[in-house]
Amino acid sequence: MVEPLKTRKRDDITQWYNEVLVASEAMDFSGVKGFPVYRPYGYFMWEVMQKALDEEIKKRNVKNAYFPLLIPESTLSKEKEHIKGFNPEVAWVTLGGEKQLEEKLAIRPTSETIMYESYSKWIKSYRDLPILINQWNNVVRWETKETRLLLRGREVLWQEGHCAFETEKEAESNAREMGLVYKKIMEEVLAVPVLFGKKSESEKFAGAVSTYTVEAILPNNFMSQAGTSHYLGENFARPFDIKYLDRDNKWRFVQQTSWGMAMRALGIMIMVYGDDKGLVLPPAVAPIQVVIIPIIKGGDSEKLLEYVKKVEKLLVGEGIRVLLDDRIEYSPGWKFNEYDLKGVPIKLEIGERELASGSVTLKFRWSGAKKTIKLNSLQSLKDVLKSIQKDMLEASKKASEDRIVQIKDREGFVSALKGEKNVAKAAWCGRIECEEEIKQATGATSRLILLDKEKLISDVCVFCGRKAENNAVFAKSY
RNA sequence: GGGGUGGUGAUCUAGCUUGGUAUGAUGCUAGCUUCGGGGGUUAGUUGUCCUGGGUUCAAAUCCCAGCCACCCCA
Repeated sequence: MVEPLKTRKRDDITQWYNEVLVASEAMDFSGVKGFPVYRPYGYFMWEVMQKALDEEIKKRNVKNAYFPLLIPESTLSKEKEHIKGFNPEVAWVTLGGEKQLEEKLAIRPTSETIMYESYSKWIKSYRDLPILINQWNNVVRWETKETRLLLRGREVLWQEGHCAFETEKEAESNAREMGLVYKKIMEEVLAVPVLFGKKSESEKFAGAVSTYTVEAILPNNFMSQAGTSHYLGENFARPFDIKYLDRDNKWRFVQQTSWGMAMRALGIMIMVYGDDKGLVLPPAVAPIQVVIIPIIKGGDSEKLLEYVKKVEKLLVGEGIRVLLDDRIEYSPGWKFNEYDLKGVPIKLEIGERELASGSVTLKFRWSGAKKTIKLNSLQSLKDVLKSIQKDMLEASKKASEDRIVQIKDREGFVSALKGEKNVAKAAWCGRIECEEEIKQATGATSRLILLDKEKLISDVCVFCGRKAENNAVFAKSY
């Protein structure tokens, strides 16, 4: 049973966000902080996303596998930077029944370590490479700060891919390619435009040489990371002793990558598109793409229902996810509101008027437009859904570009990030100390370093005035 | 790490200052009537008032301790 939203998006976006997810029956809270329930409506969207991403992964000859949930402490701590980064948020199993365990077991915060123990056993020759493995699983990171539905939970549903190669070049290009796959999923499935780039030294993954990231701009001008792909170099190969005999009979360490995308992507999409009436779903992920709402007046409803069922059959035949809501206990007005809340892209209203003229009335969730078309042009609905998807992406691409302010001077940089919560693009030195000072001064951090070989915005760092090394985008992180 | 708000039928909520039979709405079940943007009505239905302790003849209410959730700030 759905309830109207109490909070407007622009008044309090976090409150609105919780309300819209719960009210639309996508998600619900459980009794445990950071461990929400994915209701069928929400989980369906995850499945759509998962399927699309899984296909991309398999296209690249990466195979799915599954590794254990629990990781011995000794294994988890093998790579120093890695354990240092994750230790504060690891959940531990210390009891088996009533017996204290000899060695405590971590609930995986990510699976590098346990997978690489295996890789070490499996890889002996250059002929064993590359190893291309992905797993769909859940990980636990014990966030002590606030948690958010989808965006930041203690339990995270995601995939993690772990590949090992002979050469740095192969590994680097795999890391980069997977980052671009994430961009594709965000844009083509979720219709959310993202920026692609590299993480700074202090923002990169614990244990990585470098991290590629895709980041979306949220309506409140915070930026959120939608997926990351790491080039690990030999950082894990050395402590885990993953080496092979090369063609010239020499032992070499493998070059590794790991990459992951989580259900957070869905949260970003909801933040970007939802409005005061509820979710607004891009057709590609919408569990219901078209809902048919018959306007039943007393009298002869049999003919109308027959007509409506014909429409339903036609759309099902087109491969459209369609729902016929012919419940008589709810009024049409009630249903309109319900499906607005659930973000259904197209509502089909069919009453006596449409029956008489052999037509249907379409109401579009995203644009708000309404139009009546003849029954015989109904097959085109599939294309209409596609064009909605495209229009949504185009519109938010433009909106997100408009949010990025290019800045050259320190004062403007600080005030933009601090006051108006803007997203600032500027030339930067890339130093850890400089980033720390920027954070102190503005609350924002570098979200990504742009890769495009475009000209530096300035020769000097926007903040510290030293030599600029790259163009970077700064914003608060959500 | 610091702070704020809150926990009462399935859901939201009143009651708490000033202790004394648990308030209203929503939902749910069964009708009737409605139906082109959340309609009306009749009957029925639901409570460890977060937990533990204390004060008291009597605690949802006062006191102490704890748990949990949501939010904000660093």
